[in-house]
Amino acid sequence: MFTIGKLAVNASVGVETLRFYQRKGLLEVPEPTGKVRRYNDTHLQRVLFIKSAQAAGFTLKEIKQLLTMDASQHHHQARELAIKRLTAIDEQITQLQSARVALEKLAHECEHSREQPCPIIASFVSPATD
Amino acid sequence: MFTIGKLAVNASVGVETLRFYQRKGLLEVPEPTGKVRRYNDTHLQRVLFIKSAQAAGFTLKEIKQLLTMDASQHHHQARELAIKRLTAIDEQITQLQSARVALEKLAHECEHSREQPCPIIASFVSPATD
DNA sequence: CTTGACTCCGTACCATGGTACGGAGTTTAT
DNA sequence: ATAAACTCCGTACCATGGTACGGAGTCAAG
Repeated sequence: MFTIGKLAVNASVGVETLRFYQRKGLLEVPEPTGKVRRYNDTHLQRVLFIKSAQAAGFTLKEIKQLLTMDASQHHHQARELAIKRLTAIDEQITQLQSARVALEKLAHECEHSREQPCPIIASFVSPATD
Repeated sequence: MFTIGKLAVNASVGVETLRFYQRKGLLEVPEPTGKVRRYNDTHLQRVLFIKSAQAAGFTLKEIKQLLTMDASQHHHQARELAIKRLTAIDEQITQLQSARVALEKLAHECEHSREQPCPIIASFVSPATD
């Protein structure tokens, strides 16, 4: 049984973040034991779920959907979300990789072009003046 | 010479986006020719610059810095920004790739686990129950 | 039994990158 | 010369994911 502060520490998030999740309906607001609300391991797992889903790039909105799904009933919806995310991740990786290649080239050129105009600044206008 | 609407079409952005860039000091507000402001190729190049720098993941704030740099004078600063971005891109790619692998595995498992609890929903709690 | 730390709750604020609105003036095509 | 389309400008609003503040109440340790 944690107070919200302990839960925050255990989940490595801020107290305000937890309250924000509660406002967003992502985290249950437990009935108070006495006057202060107490959180248990289920709450902790929930927050950890949110964090790992976020790490996979899901938005809080999507995470909320995942959370409202029953694991034994909604394979299909969950898989659709996962595949949608997978596709988006692939696009993002591709796009980052090409930006990476371009930037690396520019940084390198910049290093070896002392006294001439900086290729980084010059480049973006017409990308990759190869 | 374009009006703002033509500039927007040519740069494939919205008029409101251009005005937003103007408010942010990323795009010059030209003196009006008559009563309407006219834009030229320099403005178009500027917007295209912004777009390609954005594609490389620079924030508008960083782009503003790049824009205030003189190409023949600020190699070093530009390179620092580029390298900083490069590092961030690398981290991001790594992180996306591991999320990708995990998600793909889950999606696959989900597909082949009919009638059992959905692994996607189950997984995030303790990542990769391998 | 008090003091300091913590909780509760509402509300406000932050950055980021736009998007929308509305009224007045201007331009352009017919 | 008139209507449609566009411009100008200010201001407000949007989503996303939080962060901060402040007053009142509560809890735990010394």
